[in-house]
Amino acid sequence: MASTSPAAPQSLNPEQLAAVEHVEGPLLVLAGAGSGKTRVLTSRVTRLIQEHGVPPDRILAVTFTNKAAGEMRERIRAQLGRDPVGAWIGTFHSLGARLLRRHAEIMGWDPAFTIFDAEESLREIKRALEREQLDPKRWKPKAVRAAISDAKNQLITPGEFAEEHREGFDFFLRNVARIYPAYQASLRDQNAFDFDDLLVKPVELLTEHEQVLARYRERFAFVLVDEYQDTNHAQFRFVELLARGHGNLMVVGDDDQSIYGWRGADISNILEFERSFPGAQVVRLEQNYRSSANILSAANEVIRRNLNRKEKTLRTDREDGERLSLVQCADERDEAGWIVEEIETRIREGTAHRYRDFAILYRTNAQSRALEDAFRRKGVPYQIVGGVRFYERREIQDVLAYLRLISNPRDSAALERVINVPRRGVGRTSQERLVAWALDQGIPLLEAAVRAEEVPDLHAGGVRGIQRFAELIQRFSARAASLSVGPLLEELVEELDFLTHLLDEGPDGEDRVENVKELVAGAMDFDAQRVEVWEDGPPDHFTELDLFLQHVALITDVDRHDPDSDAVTLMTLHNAKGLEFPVVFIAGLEEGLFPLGRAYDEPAQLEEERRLFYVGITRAEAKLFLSWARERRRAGDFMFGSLSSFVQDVPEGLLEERRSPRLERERRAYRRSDAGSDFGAGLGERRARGGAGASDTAGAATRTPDDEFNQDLPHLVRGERVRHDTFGSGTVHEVTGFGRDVKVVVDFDTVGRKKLLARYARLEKDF
DNA sequence: TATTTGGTTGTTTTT
DNA sequence: CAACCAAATA
Repeated sequence: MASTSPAAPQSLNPEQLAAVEHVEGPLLVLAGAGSGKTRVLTSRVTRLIQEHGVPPDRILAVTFTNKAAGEMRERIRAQLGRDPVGAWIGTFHSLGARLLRRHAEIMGWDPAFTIFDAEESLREIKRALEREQLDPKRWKPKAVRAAISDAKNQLITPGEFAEEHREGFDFFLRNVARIYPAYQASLRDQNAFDFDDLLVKPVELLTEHEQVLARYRERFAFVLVDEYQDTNHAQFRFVELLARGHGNLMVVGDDDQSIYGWRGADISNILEFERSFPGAQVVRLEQNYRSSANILSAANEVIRRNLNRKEKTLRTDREDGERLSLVQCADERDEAGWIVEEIETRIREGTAHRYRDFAILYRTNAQSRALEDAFRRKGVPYQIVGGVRFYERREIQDVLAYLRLISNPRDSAALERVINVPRRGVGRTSQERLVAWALDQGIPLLEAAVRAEEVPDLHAGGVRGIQRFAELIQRFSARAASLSVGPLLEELVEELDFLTHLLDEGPDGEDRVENVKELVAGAMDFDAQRVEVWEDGPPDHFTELDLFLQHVALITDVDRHDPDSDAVTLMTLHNAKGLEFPVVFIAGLEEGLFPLGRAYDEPAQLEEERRLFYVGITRAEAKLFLSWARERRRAGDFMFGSLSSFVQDVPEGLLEERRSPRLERERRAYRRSDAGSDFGAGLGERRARGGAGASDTAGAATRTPDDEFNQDLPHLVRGERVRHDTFGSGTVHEVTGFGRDVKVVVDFDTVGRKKLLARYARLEKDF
């Protein structure tokens, strides 16, 4: 994407050149936003092949998204004049899946394994909770999944985890210690991996099978990793295992853009690269080719507030450009309406020419709703990336479950999902009896389904339904060997009369039909060569269906984002990483929303939020809008908001402040009728009130408009004496958070330090 | 067995 | 104000 920068120079700058010309040994490229890192990465690969005679199949390149992988391959092909045949370029997950496919057998899996997505994992965890007789109300399946995921990313096996926590004092972890092994066992029974396994199992493979490791170490003589700041421990190990021998490892990243700490990414991977790989050459790319000087200064000023980072400052030769705009809105509808209008105006006036030049970024997916409404009302074309993901839609998942079962008969999760879709008269009780019998007989569910007559206590209708289903699956399994996915899927949808059933369902039916049609079209379009690199001719033990499924399981919404369609892009800040747009809006800049209230729990979390803001700012080429709403509906009720502290880090000179047309109107009316002076605190007023403008991490020492709505809560200040119903008297040690999320750390005289949520704790001032 | 109802629950961010 | 889930009904 960075390639599309109009200002990207024809020739490389000295730093870029140094990175490109590097041949052997470890190399760390600290690449600031918009510094042309993609170009450096691809140029180096091209150069290795062209100048140093490295065969393409000795190169392994890891990217953050499938789309980035595709683009990288494309650009190398363009530079080289031919495809880098045999080079492995992909995400950690897709490369892991490819590796596992080739070596599944020695690990005890069948190569036609299924990849469970997050939703499927959750179901599996719920089942495991049930089996272990744990109450899913008390032990949240999502929390359990997160704990297991964390463990996996730390490469902690079920056995090790159980060993460590079985007898521990933490009840939650004790329960996870029971669930994790049970969960993993059920994945194995179903010949399935979850997302994390795609990282963990390859590491296991390389660790436990020396010949395999030796083979791939030799094969991948050059390893390159992009977005290195977002790698976790398992990914680090994977890279290390492959590259440790020869040390020809190039990692590219920017610690200031590390935004996935919550999912296990370890920023110290990049901060301590030089220690992990001694003798590493370090190149810093600080010349930015993307953004106007004003935008870049804002970005620099914001990120400068972070303590835990490598010092650097991006430079540009570009003009100052427009100032950034900070826009105050009444509520989220006003905000959305104003954004759409602004876009229309800009297009009309020719400042930016096309819809696709605009992107709207926000912190949470929930914010997309109001925006979507506004776009639809005004008939402005838009595409939402993320949110309800295409592949997570029920109808898509149902169809895919059929395909999964056809490909992998042991996938009982898939079987249970669709055995009664469309209805075959197989209800909950019938299913339970079938499952119980299969378990009892020790046979796979599908086989039990074939022999449904033998299952005790099934009513005739149920038996017939189950057998019809089983017969259909078997029939298609046989066909899958010779037929390619497209026609296979088409036939399946036809046979099930799936579209008719969807239409009968109700108002959403038509959308669902469209989605299924899109999936069929995608399958028709599927080219297995894109997913799999043949090495010794086509792999004969895979059907095209197998490859399609494994491909589809790893497709993300960002991969589906189409930069060529002329529509405004709406997405979360996380999804925007690596992209760029002439005009960017960052919406919802309210304290408690961005940064999120809970981020105040930990300084590290707040820094990550700030990096996210930095990522957002640096997506913009020519113009950046920041907006906030004084009032916003969240989780059902109204929330009053105040301007995000992040915005105060943007120097005043770079900002132009205004109000939405609606607020402007209201203010004029208000002024006429009365003399309201403090009507909504903008940046100027806040700066005047709260001091110099440094965002104050410790929290609410100054009065913010927030306080007006917290009258029921005492206004707590550090050092103050308070009294609690059960803990007695104490001294306030720290106050963090805003609005409803105010947290207080109190040193109680008798029971010691406690962390409390002010809204529940009912603290009273003590005198 | 399927559908409806009512109550609860919850909001980061994603491969 | 959803979406999701369990229990109640047709």
